[in-house]
Parts: sequence; C-alpha cells; structure tokens
Amino acid sequence: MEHSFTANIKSVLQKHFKRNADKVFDQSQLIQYINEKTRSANKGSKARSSFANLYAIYVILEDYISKGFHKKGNYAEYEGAVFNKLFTRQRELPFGSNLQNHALNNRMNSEFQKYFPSSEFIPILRKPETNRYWFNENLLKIKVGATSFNIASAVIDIISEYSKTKQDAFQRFIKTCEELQEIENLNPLKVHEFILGLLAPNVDARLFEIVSYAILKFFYHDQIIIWGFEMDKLNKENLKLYKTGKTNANDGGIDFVMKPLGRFFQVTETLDFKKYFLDIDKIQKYPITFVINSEESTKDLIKKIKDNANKVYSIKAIVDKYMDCIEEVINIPTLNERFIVAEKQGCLKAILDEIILQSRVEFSYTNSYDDSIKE
DNA sequence: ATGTCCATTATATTAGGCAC
DNA sequence: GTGCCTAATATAATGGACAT
Repeated sequence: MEHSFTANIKSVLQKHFKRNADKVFDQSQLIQYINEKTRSANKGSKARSSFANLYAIYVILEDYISKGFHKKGNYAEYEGAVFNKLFTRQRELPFGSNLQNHALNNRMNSEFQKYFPSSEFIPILRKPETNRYWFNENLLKIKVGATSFNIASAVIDIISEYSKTKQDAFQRFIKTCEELQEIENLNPLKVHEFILGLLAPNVDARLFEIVSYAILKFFYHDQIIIWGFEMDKLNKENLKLYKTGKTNANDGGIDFVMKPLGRFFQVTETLDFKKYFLDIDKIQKYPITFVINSEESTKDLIKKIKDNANKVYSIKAIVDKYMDCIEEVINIPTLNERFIVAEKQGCLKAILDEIILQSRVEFSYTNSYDDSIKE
C-alpha cells in the first residue's frame, strides 16, 4: 500500500496530529483512499496522474473549512455548498482547467466504494433538488482513543502537497528558464551551459523535442535557399522550421516541417523506425530526418538502423529503400554543434525564449498557477 | 445541470515465443 | 526449463457529446 508519496502524507499527518499520526492514517479510510490516488506523485512526467477525484474532495473541504465547520459542530444544519462554486474552483486548481462534473457527481463516490466496499459512508453527499453538496463528516472525524480528530485541514494540506509535487519538476524548469532570461545579458555563459545540459539522453522526451526544435529553428533560420519557376525570376527564401503540434497530441505525426524544402523531422528515442516506414516494401515512402536522443556517433546510429532493417527485411533492395528514406540523422553531438553555430549568430536569447514559449504550450503552463493553490 | 455512454490515451498485467 | 523480451489484452483516468 505504501509508495513514495506516502511519506509526504505521513509527514503532513505528523504536523497535524503529532504522535497520533500513524493511528489517524490507519483509522481513516479517506486518508487511505487519498494515499491510493497519489501513487503517480513521484513518477515521471509520463505517468498518468489523478486529479479529478482528489479535487472534488478538496473543493468541498475547502468550503467546509472556510465556513469554520472543522471547529464548530453544526455542519448538519448547513445548507450545503453550491455546485457552480465547487465546479469553478476545481477548474482554478493546477491541472484542473478541463475538469468536468463527473468526480463531484459520482465518480469519487463510486471509486471510494470500490476501495472500501464495506464502508457504510458515502463520501460526497448531495441534494439534487437544490444542487447543494456536503462531505460526509463521519469520514472526517477520526477517533483515536477518547479523542476525536478532524482531518479536514490535513486532507487539504495533503492534496495541496500532491498538486505541488506534480507541478514541481516542470515549474522548476520554467522558473530556471525565466531567471536565466533575466540575467541573460549579464551571463550568456550560464545560459549556454543550461541549454547544453538539456541535451542529454536522460531528459524528458518532450523537453528534448522542444530543445532540439529551438536549436534547429535558429540554426536554419538564416540559411537562404534560392528557387524559382524561371531562371531570371528567382526567389530568395530563408529556411523555416515549424513545429506541427504538441508532442503528446502528435502521436504518429511528424514533429517538425521545414519550408520551403519540405523536409520532415521526427524526434525519437529509439532506433526502431518500423512504425515510420510501414509497408516500405510496397510503397514509396517520404524521406525523414531523425533527431535522435543519443550520444552515439551518427555512423554507429546509422549502422544500427541498418542492422535492424536487415533483420526485418533481409532483402537488400528493400533495406536500401528503407535507408534511402532516412534523409539525415541528427544526434546530440550534432545538436551541440548547431547550437554553437546558432549562438555565434547571436540567437542565444531567441533560443531560450523559444524553449520557454514551447514549454508553456506543451505543458499548459500559465503563471496563474502560482497563486491558485493554497500555500 | 446531470447521468450516461463512448473515445482516447496512458499504464499494468499477462501470455507467448525465443535463445540458451 | 529458465530467463528475458515483446505483443496482446485489460484496466484506469479522464475528455467529449448528448439527451433529458
């Protein structure tokens, strides 16, 4: 039942209930339920996290506390919290902007019941005629020996803590970016180091994609291509790199596209390109440039890809066709070089700005998160 | 406003297959 | 047979749409 966030839960309980903390944990089904729902807290950015049900608890308890019911005992007389207020509030919370009514109406209750089939208490009580909501106080009052503890504010703290943990990694990243943005004129070296540090095999895949995009965009942006339909009417155009969407929303799609050459770029961690070249033996495929999150030399990477293709297709003609579809392989050392080139052209600040911009979009981050969650 | 059903996308678990 | 890897399948957590 224990996972890495359990320690945080216990330390909050410690603060609230001192030596009775462990007993409260053992006695409270609500705390145990929250413990179950916070498993994802310290997992990587790809782990799916649960917010809806926790926030449903959060907003009702926030109402409960704001009216002082954790101190005085006439909650039974209370007319209940208004649906709309609760609903709006949960959407203000970090990551909660798209939450719907489900958790408040039945998902939290039904899931709780799944964990505690024998529990006699339904956590969220409501009166459909008036659209009012209550939290079942029986789950908030925990008896240890002769004393009864109200866990409402402890629960609020735990959920805040969870929410903060989920924000942390990324928020820290954005913060660092913003700090650098301010001192950038004074200390380009630091910015340089920082961005180089982001080019490592262990960084978050989405971040890697963003950083490679920012670097390549400014590496290409002042390269000029000359083209035209007639020899005496030639156009000059800068190479422009476009990002085609959010990383996560772009499964199977192409990550970057370059105008006017029409090159496709795909960022990847693996060398297994099968999915990009499905049915390669039957159909002509569009060539792709791969940006690979690896320190290995380009030569080795290409060799590995080829070995892989040989294993799968075994016929030389098809393997050649497969390899022809790989326009270029860009590894981490190449990105490093291109970063330095772009930097020499004075694009350091622009690259940093681009990283911040793309990150904000990618992680749906806005500054308003900062003050919406209880400190 | 709310219950319900469906879709999407992720993780977790299991089954099956392979090299040794 | 053991251990390991991958593919298939199940499960979970929402988001979205719609009828009422």
